[in-house]
Amino acid sequence: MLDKKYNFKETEKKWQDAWKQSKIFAFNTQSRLTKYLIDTPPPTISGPSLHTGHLFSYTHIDVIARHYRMSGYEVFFPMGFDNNGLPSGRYVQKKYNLNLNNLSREQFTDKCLEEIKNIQPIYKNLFESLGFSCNMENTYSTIDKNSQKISQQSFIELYNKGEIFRQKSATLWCPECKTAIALSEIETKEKESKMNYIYFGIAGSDEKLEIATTRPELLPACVCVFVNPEDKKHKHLIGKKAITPLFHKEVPILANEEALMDKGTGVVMCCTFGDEADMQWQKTFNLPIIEAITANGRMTDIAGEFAGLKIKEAREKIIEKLKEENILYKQEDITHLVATHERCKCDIEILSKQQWFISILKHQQEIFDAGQKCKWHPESMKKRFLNWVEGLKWDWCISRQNFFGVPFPVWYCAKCGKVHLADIKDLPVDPLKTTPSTPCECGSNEWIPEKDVMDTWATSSLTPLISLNLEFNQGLSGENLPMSLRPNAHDNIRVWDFYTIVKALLHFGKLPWNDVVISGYVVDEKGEKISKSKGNEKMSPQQLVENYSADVARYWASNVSMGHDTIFSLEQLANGSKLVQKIFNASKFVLSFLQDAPKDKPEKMEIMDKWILNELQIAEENFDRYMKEYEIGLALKEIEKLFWNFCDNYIEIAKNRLYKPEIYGEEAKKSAQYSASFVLQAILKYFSIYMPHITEEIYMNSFGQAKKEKSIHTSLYLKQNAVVDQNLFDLGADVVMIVSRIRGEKSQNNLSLKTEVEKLILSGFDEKIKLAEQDIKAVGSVKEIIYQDAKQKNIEVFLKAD
RNA sequence: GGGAGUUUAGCUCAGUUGGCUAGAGCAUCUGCCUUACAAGCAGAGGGUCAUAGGUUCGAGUCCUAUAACUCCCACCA
Repeated sequence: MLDKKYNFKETEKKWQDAWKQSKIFAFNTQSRLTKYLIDTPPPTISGPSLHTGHLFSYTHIDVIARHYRMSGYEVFFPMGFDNNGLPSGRYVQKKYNLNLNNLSREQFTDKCLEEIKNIQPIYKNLFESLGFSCNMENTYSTIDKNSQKISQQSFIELYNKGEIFRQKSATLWCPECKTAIALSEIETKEKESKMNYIYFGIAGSDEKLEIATTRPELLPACVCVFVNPEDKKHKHLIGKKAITPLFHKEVPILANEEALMDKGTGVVMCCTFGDEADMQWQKTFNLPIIEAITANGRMTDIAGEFAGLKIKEAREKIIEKLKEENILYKQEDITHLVATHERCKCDIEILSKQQWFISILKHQQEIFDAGQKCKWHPESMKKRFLNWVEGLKWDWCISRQNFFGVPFPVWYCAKCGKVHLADIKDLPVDPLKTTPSTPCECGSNEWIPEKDVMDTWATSSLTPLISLNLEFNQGLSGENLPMSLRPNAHDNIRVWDFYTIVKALLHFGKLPWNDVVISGYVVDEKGEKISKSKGNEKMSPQQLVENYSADVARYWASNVSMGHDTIFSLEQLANGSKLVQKIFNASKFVLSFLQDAPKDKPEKMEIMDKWILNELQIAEENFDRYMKEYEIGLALKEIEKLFWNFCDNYIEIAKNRLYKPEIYGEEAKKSAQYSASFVLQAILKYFSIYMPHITEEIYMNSFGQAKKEKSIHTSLYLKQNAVVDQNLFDLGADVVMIVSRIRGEKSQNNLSLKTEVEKLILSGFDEKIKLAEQDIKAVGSVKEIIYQDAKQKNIEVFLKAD
């Protein structure tokens, strides 16, 4: 029996413990069912707790997982933690205010691992308190031994395939984090700056050349000046030499079509450093490379008196000096977009450095095609991916000059410099701690270890294999690919989705998964993404669960249309609370009439009992259609609609027959019992993927108990496999309209709903409406119904005289 | 500048392949203790479907243009 009042705190905990104990969500590799494999995003460990966005997006995944489980699939729903690399490292460094110059890589790594150990359980607890049906007993982390092994093996295999190379080339560099970064880690930010107009001299002439620049500190690295060959004002200078101000260096004036006449002054200085276009020109025109900036973001010796200054200081000082010498003739305030590092918001520099790269430019077309083959939900997200692929300009730089991350399995021979890779059987290795077992071909046994670590994404791009390895123990192999589903938010399209597709293609020539579901963000009333740094999170996920229950939090999170942002709303949470209570009340009420309910469909069914089964069928078809498209919110709405129809119309009608078989007959009661039981059960099952606790509580105290089942969540949906009957639909709609009209008449006359109706005249209705006569009479307290022929439907209600 | 999305009731959003009078929830208003539920129930009001053209017997839905907002990319002279 169910309690009088629903106590979510006790009940949710009770079932979470029960699920954990009975391991009902464990994956069975031996199962004969079709597998549904989810590549769950491992949350990044970069803070002490999870935010509303996590609750939101992981709920979506759980709903999908539960849906497939109840649709008869063997669902693989793993959980992992992304904790290698810069995000975790930076968090630990900041939290303990660590100076990395005073720590060894090992010491820092240990500190990171220790912190991760503390945080992971916090994440796990939240996931458990939300009733997620992922396997929490067997999780991975992207820094654990297996992940490192798979990641290093991936490096070795791609290296052997010729897809990985090391070279000194233009590298996106963060001077704050002192590491190389990838294109995907860049965030463009609008910043205020000044456009400086300065004079260059011309060798052997008094003429002056006007040049505009936002980065005068790069002047010492200037190697040439470009003008457009069509530029009438400047073309006579081509071939002459310009003289840089302050540094008085002679540089050639070259013709370059890419120098646009209408931009700036029409004259560009080229510095082969610090700017992507400049580095391109360096290659095209074979210009000398002059390094102006160090890895720490300070000026090199080339800057003379400005050497050693930070970039911004140098800029200010140089501008001052240019002003003093009257070389700067104009200055404008501008705002422009600057490439910054998304982790620290520091301006990106472009330096020339030795780095490891994975070839992606030469595979651009294949990646594009793969993106096209993936099924993106919503479909418009495909364009975003393709758009990104089309815009690729760099190979994938995977080396990072950090401490914390997966090491490269690489040594260099101290004598001949040859690259030596670790044996696959020895993986994972840390080249700082071990050396190769055999000497180099040149005979030397002295090794220089690669000190860099791999980019986080070099490892997280392998989550399909890392997660599958938990159950299938398959290592780096293309078995079980493509997986069924990758769910993540839209910011990850060009990052995680992209890199995962790249790796699966390069290794196996396969897609990593068939479907990608893209979710939006949780935003505040102003439409801004909710995040801790913005301080617009009204309630933490923990508070949400404590104040509203997991089911209600999940209900709110499920109310989405795929790919769109959702506003965090206390109203929706209140709605959820009401719905949960309503489900409890309605179920309790209906169940109280079902002790002697017939198991099989009675021969003779009342018309409105057939009608509600028909309504269920309609809801099911809509539900299935939406779920196929991963529209969990719209699917939920269908079930909600059905549920309210069931409560407000069906139960109200049927309860008279359930209450009083002595008046309406035993057969009419059986008929109602059957429909009420069937529909309630079906509704509970559909609701259970969204609100697993309340539905489990009801189901296991009734239907599930009777059938000796373990849980509603391991049961299958209750399907009728019937055909929708349009006539039944119309007839039911007519009855609902008639009942509504009777209620309205009473309401408008400020009368109680139990007021008797003396006479009801129904004109123009189908003959069959008479089949519902006793139900209409009962629900509306109608004494007499008169039927009339008419062309138009009409309802006349005569209330008892007041 | 290139790509994408959004624009429907006061608010948040549905609206499949064009098809009766454009829907839901919340909010507002009115009423009702009715034998599950007053944290409930019944009912009502509220929309020039961003704008302007076009296709069509018929357009919220298709086409063209425009505007506003959001996101991604490019733009550091």
